[in-house]
Amino acid sequence: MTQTIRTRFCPSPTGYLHVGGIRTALFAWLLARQNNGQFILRIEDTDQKREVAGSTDHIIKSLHALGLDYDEGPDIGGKYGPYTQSERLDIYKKWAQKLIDKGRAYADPYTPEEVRAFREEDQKAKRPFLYRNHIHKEPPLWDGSQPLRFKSYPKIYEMDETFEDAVMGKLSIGTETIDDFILIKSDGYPTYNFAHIIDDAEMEISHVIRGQEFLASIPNYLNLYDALDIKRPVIATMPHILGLGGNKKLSKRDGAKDVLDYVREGYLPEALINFMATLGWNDGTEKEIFSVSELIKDFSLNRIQKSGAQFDEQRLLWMSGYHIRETPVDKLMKCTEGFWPDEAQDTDPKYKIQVLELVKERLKFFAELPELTMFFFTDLPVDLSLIQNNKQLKKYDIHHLHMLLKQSKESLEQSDFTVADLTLRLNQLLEQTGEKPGVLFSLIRIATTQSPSSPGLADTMAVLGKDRCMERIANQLESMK
RNA sequence: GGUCCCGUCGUCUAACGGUUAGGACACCAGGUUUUCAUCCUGGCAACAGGGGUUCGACUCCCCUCGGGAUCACCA
Repeated sequence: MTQTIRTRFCPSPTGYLHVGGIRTALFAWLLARQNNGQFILRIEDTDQKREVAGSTDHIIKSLHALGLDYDEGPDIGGKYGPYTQSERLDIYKKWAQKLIDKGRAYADPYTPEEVRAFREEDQKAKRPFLYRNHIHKEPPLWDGSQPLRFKSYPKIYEMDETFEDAVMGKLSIGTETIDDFILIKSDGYPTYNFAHIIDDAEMEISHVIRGQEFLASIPNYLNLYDALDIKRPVIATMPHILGLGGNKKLSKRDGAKDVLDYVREGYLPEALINFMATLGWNDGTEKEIFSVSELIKDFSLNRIQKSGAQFDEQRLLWMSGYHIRETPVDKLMKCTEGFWPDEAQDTDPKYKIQVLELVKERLKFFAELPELTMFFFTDLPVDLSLIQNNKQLKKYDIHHLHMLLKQSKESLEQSDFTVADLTLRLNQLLEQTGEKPGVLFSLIRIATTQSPSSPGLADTMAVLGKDRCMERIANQLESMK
């Protein structure tokens, strides 16, 4: 019988989630869903100073927006709860006591200033800071007011020098990184280093998927697993997503955007997920476009890239547009709710569908909807600069253009405004006037839309309708006199 | 400085030790007899460097160089 796959995502409530963070969540989620396992959300709020109010809600919202549903979590509970670390303090104390009883934990009597002095001393000597080199000769009994430190056995790993990481492969371990790190801080809260190990064990997590920043700490964790007699989970270390330029990891500090912002700007969750998944992962073929269900089917930890991948907004834009184009209009309609221009508020949904049909192939994300569709819903004022800035029209005399448009108007007035008839008439006008399409059609386009570009002219006019078009052409003629 | 990880077009990447090193994004050119977009065609562009091992190396080993992570009472 194989073990149930249980993965987790453990953000600390210090703000929003950016693409890098949520990609880690995505991979953990994929692994769980692929194996009919569970995906757990745990909030790691052991540093009260850094806590940002509202973060947990924000994080939950972000996961929800992308469809990364979890089976257990702070808001929905579960049999291994609570799922917020600050509510699990007694559990950590219990485990800490085990360590003390075994002689594997001791009180640190130094003040923070004294520890800092040790550190500076080591730095000056160009050697890594290791607390275990500064151990107090007679550590006092731990009364909860001092930090509790782990008594590490660094030598153990000299015998067993490699460790397998599901992504990074075999890692070698230097004893120099194993230290007597702090288990419980003087404020009574555990450190991440301690709490996550306890929680993962108690919650029966099978796979720990996390970012590269923890790579160097793994030896410490191995040491602690051993001391606690905990069977270690599969560890998978993800490379970082790099910011533009590729020389630093994506971070809020450097302007990494909140994933929820992408959702608010109208990127499809499916596109966002496709983008994040293929940033550092591939299925071994040349396939680039994946649906969520395909991802669940094909995902594997061992095909995650070991090197960091640069965040490429261009690629996201392309992928977003691609997914929009692939989505049927009726489904797309639901997604566009809230993105239409205000002027479209009271418009018949049927009309909106027609508009959407016309603009969907040029849409990258839904926030572009207003600027692309405004003229379908309201009469924009005549803007003569559109003619002056048009590279075909600017060469022409305004009277000539006036005459052209007038002639067009006379023909279009006879039209029933079906696409077929409009196309026919437009082509006839081309012959009659002897003008190039770039000239004549640009002129009519500007008159009927007051925009430099639009979907196909006949299509656009058909959707706009005869009354609207004729009125707009009349207005244009008026202001060109 | 110690420890550790990584290194294929500008970017994301593919390639049982045997390929003209492939695809995608971006960019450029042309086409789809109107614009923008889509779509199609074509183009530009990479194995960090040096040594080995091998009949043969992007692929295995070593060194160098380059990039990154980490060395907190943060996670």
